Amino acid sequence: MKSYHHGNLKQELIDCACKMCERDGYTKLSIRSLAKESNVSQTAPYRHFKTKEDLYAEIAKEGFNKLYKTISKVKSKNIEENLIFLGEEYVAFGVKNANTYDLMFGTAVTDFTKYPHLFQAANQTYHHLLSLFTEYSSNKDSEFISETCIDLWAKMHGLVGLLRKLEVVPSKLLDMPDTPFMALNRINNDLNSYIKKFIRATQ
Amino acid sequence: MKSYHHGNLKQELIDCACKMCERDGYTKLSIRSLAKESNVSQTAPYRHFKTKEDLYAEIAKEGFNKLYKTISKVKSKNIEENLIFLGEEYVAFGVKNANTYDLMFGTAVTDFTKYPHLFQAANQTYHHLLSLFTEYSSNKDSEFISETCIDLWAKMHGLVGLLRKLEVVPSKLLDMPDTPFMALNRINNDLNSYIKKFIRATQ
DNA sequence: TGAATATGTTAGCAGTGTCAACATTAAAAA
DNA sequence: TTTTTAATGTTGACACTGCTAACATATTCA
Repeated sequence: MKSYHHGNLKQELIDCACKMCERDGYTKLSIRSLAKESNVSQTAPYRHFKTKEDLYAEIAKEGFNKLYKTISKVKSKNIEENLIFLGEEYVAFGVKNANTYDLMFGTAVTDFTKYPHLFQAANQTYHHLLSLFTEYSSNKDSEFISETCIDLWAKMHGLVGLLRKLEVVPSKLLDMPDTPFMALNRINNDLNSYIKKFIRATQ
Repeated sequence: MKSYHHGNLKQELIDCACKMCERDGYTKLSIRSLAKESNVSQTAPYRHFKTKEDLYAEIAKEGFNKLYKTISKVKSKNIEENLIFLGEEYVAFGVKNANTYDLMFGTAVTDFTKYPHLFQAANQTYHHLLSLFTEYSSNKDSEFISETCIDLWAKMHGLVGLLRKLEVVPSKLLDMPDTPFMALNRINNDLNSYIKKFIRATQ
């Protein structure tokens, strides 16, 4: 029943790759296994992605779009609440979609500017934070605002990195005060108030 | 002149691997190329590292030790200055040793607790921050202290992640206010006062 | 209709992680 | 000291990888 030409292979490959990446991690994602899982010949993907990095970039782009979608769901008309919501969703996304997040912020795709769509998708996320915070901030100086946004982002991004270590640690370590895990665990258990604190601190 | 048995192969492999990892990135580091560069047969490394992850863990461990050494160089008797110094050195380390840093905080080595030496080395770094901040903080509550340390760490860690994107971006983007790069660049150009600000904010 | 192009397939190269079988030597036991 | 054993090295091989070249088929558009 299936014809020689597929019709919509590129997007199907991307979707499949996203799924596989999140399931197994991007290191285990091979072009060949992707082709197999998409019921297509080993080299068919090469008609759509010149190199593996191009495929990675595509997955990262989808990741940013998904992140943007997640983050920009408005919850209430209270701006502060929305900012907190953004923070929570961001961190949750990074922890839940760890493998995709790796691709978005790791070194697998070195140069974003080589992939305009990826760059645009990533920037979109920043813009959303920027515009929300601009509304929120009482200090309207643009340098202050942009720097504080980097600040907030760095904090969320950093927290994602650390929380992921927490996920993997045996639970008995959570009670040892001489490791970072106890404090991390406390933060994790009340992420909302932690984020609220550091958003309020900007005012 | 060289004998069948090498004598100190394990450490030499580790040293060589660290060099190669930092030079080419850990994804390009293969056990075979490592063996070649160390003038030894393809499978000799397997006598010392059961899997590639074991090798990665070893490199990460060396990375944490190096980070600890860098960070614990005391500069002055002023504790605040030392904390700022720590922050600057941390960020500089992460940016300069980007490939090794990836291995230390990425997903290549998932479970730290599988590698006690690595775990210990990583913890040592946290401890140094913890003890320095304990001295510094006027609030001596241990929960506050440990959480604030995570806070500081997350911020530095996050900043490293973002600054690395900056490194790779074409310079014309640094002037575009609708990207995060302009603000990042400003922060990067005066890292000292940026870090000073967020350390003082803990008091 | 026909030529150019896009998109698919098969075959194959060089490189990879890992294992099994074998070689040599250092360390431990006799 | 001799002998056994364990550690550490080598060769060869398997299945897998990214990627290219050569070829097949379908689609687009002059």
